[in-house]
Parts: sequence; structure tokens; C-alpha cells
Amino acid sequence: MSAASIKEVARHAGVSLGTVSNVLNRPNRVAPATRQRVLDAIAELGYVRNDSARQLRAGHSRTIAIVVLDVANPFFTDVVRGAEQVVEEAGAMLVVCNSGEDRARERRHLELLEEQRVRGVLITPVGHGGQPDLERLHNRGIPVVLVDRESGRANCCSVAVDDVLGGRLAMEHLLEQGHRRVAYLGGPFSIPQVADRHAGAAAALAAHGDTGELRVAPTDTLTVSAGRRAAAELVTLPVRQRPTAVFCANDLIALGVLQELTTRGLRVPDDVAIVGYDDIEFAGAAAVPLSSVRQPREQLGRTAAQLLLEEAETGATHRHRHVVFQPELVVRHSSDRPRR
Amino acid sequence: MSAASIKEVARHAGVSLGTVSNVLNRPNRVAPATRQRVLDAIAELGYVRNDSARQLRAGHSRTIAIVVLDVANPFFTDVVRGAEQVVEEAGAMLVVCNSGEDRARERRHLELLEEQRVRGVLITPVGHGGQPDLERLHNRGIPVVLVDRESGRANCCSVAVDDVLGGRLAMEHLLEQGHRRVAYLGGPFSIPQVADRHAGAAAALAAHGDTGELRVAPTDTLTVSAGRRAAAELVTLPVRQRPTAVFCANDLIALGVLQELTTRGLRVPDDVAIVGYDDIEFAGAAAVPLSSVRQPREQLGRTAAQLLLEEAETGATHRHRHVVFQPELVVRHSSDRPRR
DNA sequence: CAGACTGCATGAAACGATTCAGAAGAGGGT
DNA sequence: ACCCTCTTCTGAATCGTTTCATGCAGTCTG
Repeated sequence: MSAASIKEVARHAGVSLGTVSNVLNRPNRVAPATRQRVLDAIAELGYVRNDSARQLRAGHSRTIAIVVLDVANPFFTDVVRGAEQVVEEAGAMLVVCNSGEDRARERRHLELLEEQRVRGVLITPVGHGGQPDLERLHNRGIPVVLVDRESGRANCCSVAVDDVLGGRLAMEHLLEQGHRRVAYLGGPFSIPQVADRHAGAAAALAAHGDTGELRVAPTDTLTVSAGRRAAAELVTLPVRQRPTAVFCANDLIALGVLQELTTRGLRVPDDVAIVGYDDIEFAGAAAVPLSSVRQPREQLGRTAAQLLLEEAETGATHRHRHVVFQPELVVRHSSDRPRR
Repeated sequence: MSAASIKEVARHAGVSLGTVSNVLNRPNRVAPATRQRVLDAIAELGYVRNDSARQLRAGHSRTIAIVVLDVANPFFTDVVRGAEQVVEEAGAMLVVCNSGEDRARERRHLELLEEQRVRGVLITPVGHGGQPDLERLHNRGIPVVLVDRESGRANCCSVAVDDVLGGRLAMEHLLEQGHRRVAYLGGPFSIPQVADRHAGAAAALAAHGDTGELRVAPTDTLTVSAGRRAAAELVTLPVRQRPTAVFCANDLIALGVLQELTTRGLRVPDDVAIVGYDDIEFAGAAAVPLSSVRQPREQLGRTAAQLLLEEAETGATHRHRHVVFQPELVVRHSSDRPRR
């Protein structure tokens, strides 16, 4: 049972502590015969390294943490998968922590991670990210990379996706399909993504020159049912004022809109076209396959992890970088040119 | 920068090591005045406990790991959320590891977790769960709880959901709605869940007495596109042989079926009724809201974590338990009684 | 053959927290 | 004065690993 230490391995193999350690960490410094004896002893005793002792000595662990707003959100799960690839390649371990959009839980996680002397932290902070908690980590020499947040003038790396561009792409596409009355559904606008996507759409309309209208139908959350409610309201408009297309701040809203419109006998895309955002797995599997703006989610995770590892290795000489990815529009049927 | 140790705190406050430790761990053993001086020193130096040293001394960590087959699967994310609640309440930390259905990665994770001397492991193992890796953990005194796997005669606790019952509930419901030709879509049957759900459905049909048919349309995966393909094939049957209802091994398949049938002009539920399994978030938001068998996913996670903590505390005297939860059928519109 | 070098093995010191036997001092009782 | 008890504080020992100065043979060089 339990707890065979390096010392017992040494005794068993008839060598000293240091030699066993060398076999483990610099095998080629040890004569083959000796090495084999040690390896046999290890196998026989079922010895397993004690990482706590290692870390204590090393001053830090080899694990990297990612703190996400919601483990169940497909956006984050894909980011996690991306980060995982890079971290594991580097022989480290990725642990996933869930803040659940709760500042207190976020703080508690960060405290525990700090106690564990993690090698670095990837985080999408609750709120905008000017947290003093993050500041503290940084001061303590623990690298932090912001995910899907602009760090502004801040003192850490960040990876994000250009949401303004995403909004523009969606709007340009709708304009090309001939739409001139478009609604933007989403909210709250306190979420940077929601505001940016709208700003992009508005900019595209302005650049287009033609007269045209971008009506904003704010929602209180980014959920399917919020989408349904918003759609129900749009439908009450007189036909001549009713938007011929809607651009939704995310796919959940878009799915809600699709569902509500269909229920009320409006055809998508012939009566109302829809473009969503995020390209979640179900976007393509909806009753009418949904056009959507896709973000390079795994890529985001991979890059974030790379930046972190880089910073962890170079240390003080590190120069912070801010990587911004470009989203792409995936055109499916919900935004086909209406047949009239 | 970095690394204020307990020793420096002691010097700063003019007390000994042991006193600082007491302030941290048994504050009431220390005179209030002294305690305050120590706390001030801690605040001033920005001291943070070093968990590695703590663990080294204690012999084990306070983190609990959960190893899941797929971080992106809504089933597991809910289980994680449930486990989180319990683990955090107990003042421990939950780390999520992703095996991605890959035995090698699973093994690597377990090795690292063992090196870290985690307090316990919740796991849905790749395959059936007779792994020697798990055996090793157990021998080393690290409690293991199987999630969504029957441990058979095995030497650890387990939590699971009765999939046979779930299959029965779905089938009984369809029989009640008057269906006599039903298809079961799902696969591969090597997945215990797929086989059990079918077994339950078959049992319900047999118990019903009446003649009736349960046709099996095996799929190679449990995805939306697999569902579409299977549905496309069903549609080619002569109307008199075509099933009037399908029971799908999970919701993704069900959504695929719904989509394909709709595309081909068949009405759900009037021409074909559908019952899915898992009750994922999108089940209720589908074009036709989907009837589905719901598993108590968070509950599963909570209970698993409770069993684990219990075992970690009681130690050798622990008696393993196997908890089986009952699923429930959520009836929506995809299985409404057909109007004819 | 002295001196330099190489290859291999050694074991004490350090990392930082916890624990525990016991010292020091205060107060009470006789 | 003496013995007890109680509270409060002390500091050495300990956990398991890594590192590094050191030692010991043997080999090569001139």
C-alpha cells in the first residue's frame, strides 16, 4: 500500500538517492547497468513520483489552468479543447475551472490556483477584466492570458476575435442579398461582444451608402427563449415596416427566432432571413440550416496556450502580445435570397 | 515579487514559525493580540500559502479530479456542474480532465493525477471500466467512483442511470399513443447505453402483449448526421411497413431524424412521432419540441462527489455503494397523438 | 608517471508547511 | 513557598524530491 519513496527505491536498488533521481530526470547520466537496476526497483515497488515534493523544490507546478465562464457553453468547450492540445504537447496538464459568471467563485478559484503555484492561467474574466485578482497573479510572476477579452493597455497577453468584423460580414451579406430593413437582436449591450457585433453591422450599413435601416431589438439575455420573445414582437409590426432580415447576436437567439417565426407561419428565409453568430453545432442542424458567423474557437485556445507557455519560459524578457482572429461567415439556407 | 514564506511572516511579526501556522490552521489557539500581529504581517507581505509544501506534509492534496469522455458533451458538463457544487462545499477543488474517448490520454491523465496524489477520482472510463489503471489507483488508496458505468462486482462505488427503464418509459409512451410499428435508431450497440435503451424498449413491447414491431435501424455514431441518414432510409419503406414512430438512442439522432423527415415533407408527429433521449438543451427548442428521456445529470454528479468524499473520509471501513437513478420522460410535441 | 580529464555515483542541503513535545509564564489553591 | 493547571508560544523534526559540490576510478596526454 501507498507511498514508496525515492529513498526506498534507492535502498532496494543498492544505490544512493541522487542516482535514482538521475535515472528519473537525466537517464543518460547514469550507467546502463545501474539504470536498469533502478528501473527494476521502481517497477517492483510500484513507485510513483510525488509531485508535491517536486513542485516544492521547483517552486512551481507544471499545470496550467483555464478559468471559463461556463463549462457547458460550446464556445468555451472548444476553446478548452484547443488549449488542451498545446498544453499536453508541452508535457503539462490543463485543469479546467468554472467561474459560472460568478465573481466570488472566480476569485476563490484564482486563490486556490495561486496557492498551487500554477504555471499560468488562461482566463475569460467575469466582467471586463480589470480585476485586481489578475493584477496580483501577475505581480506574483504567474503569467495570465486573457481569452476573448481585449486587455486594453493591460499587462498581459490576450487572444480575441474581431467581433466588429463579424458584425460587418453578417450585415454585408444581408445587404448583398437585397435586404434593406434589418433588425439586430441581442443583449445586454453591456457585454462587449454584443455591442461590437452591433457596431460592425451598423458600420457596414453606413458604408453601403444606400438608405437602409438597422433596427435594434434588445434582449435581456442570449437565450433561445429571449429570441422567441423578440421575434414575437417583430411579427406584430405592419408588414411594410417589418424587417426582411434579422441578425442575431448569437445562435441561441437565432434558433429562437427561427422557431417563433415558423410557428407563426412565416417562412425563413423567404419572409424573413436570419443570420446567427457562433456557428454552434446545432446551427447546421436546425429546421432551416442557419447561416452564422464562425469564430476559430479551438484556434483561440491553442494560441492562448502557446502565448502562455512562451511567457512562462522566457520570463522577464517577455513582450506581451495581443492576437486578434478574424471570424468567417458560414452561409447556409436561412439567408438565401428570398424568392418573390 | 513572489515567494514570501511562513518564515518571513514569522520574522516580520516577531513570532515563531509554529505560531504563524497556528494562526492559519487553529486561530483560536493563539492570543488575539498575537493573532492580529500575524495577520497584519501576512497582509503586508502578501503572503500566500504554498500548497505543495502543505500537500507534501499532509501526504495528499485537497483536489478531486473528474475524468470525462468529452468536455463538450452536454451530459458531462452537467455532471461536472453537479460534482462542482458538492466538492466546493467541502472546501476542495474540482479539476476537469478530458480523455476524449482515448485510452492513452485517459491513462496519461490518471498517471499525472496519481503523481499529484489527488484525493479521489470521478471517472467515466473509456470502455467498460475494468481498467487496470483504476485498479492501481485503488490499491494506492485513492478512492475512485465510476460515473454512468456499472462497476459490476468491482471494488468501487458507482452512480448510474437506469437506461433499461428509460427505454421502457419511451416505448410505453409510444404504445399508449397508439403506435404499433416503432423503430429504434442508435448505435453502436457496443455502447452499454445504446444496448440498454433498446433492451428496455423491447421489454416494454413484449410486456404489452399486443402484436407490435420494434425494428432496429442501427447507426454507427450518435450524431445528427447519423440520424439524418437513418431517417432517409426509413422513408424509402412502403407506407404500410414504415414505422409510425421512432425512438432514438439520443437527442442528436432525434434532431437529425426530425430535420430529414421535415425536409422530405413528412409531418412530425402526425406522420411519424419521435422520442429522443438525454433531453439536451435544444430538445425543447427544436422546430417541433422534442419528447425526450431526461436523466438527472447534475444529481449524478452530486451523488458521485458525495460518495467520493465519504470514502475519502471513512477510509478502510468504507463499504462501496452503487446508486442507480431513474430517468423520466419529458413529453413535448414530437410524440403527440397523431391526428388522422 | 604526473597531471588533467571523463564518467559515474554520493549524500547533505534546501524547498515551505505542519506537528508535537515541551518551555515559559500566569494564576490558583494549600 | 510549593505544586498544579492552563494558556500561549517555541523550534526542531519531518514529508520526498532535486541539485550540487565532492569523491573515486579509470583513461588519456605529453
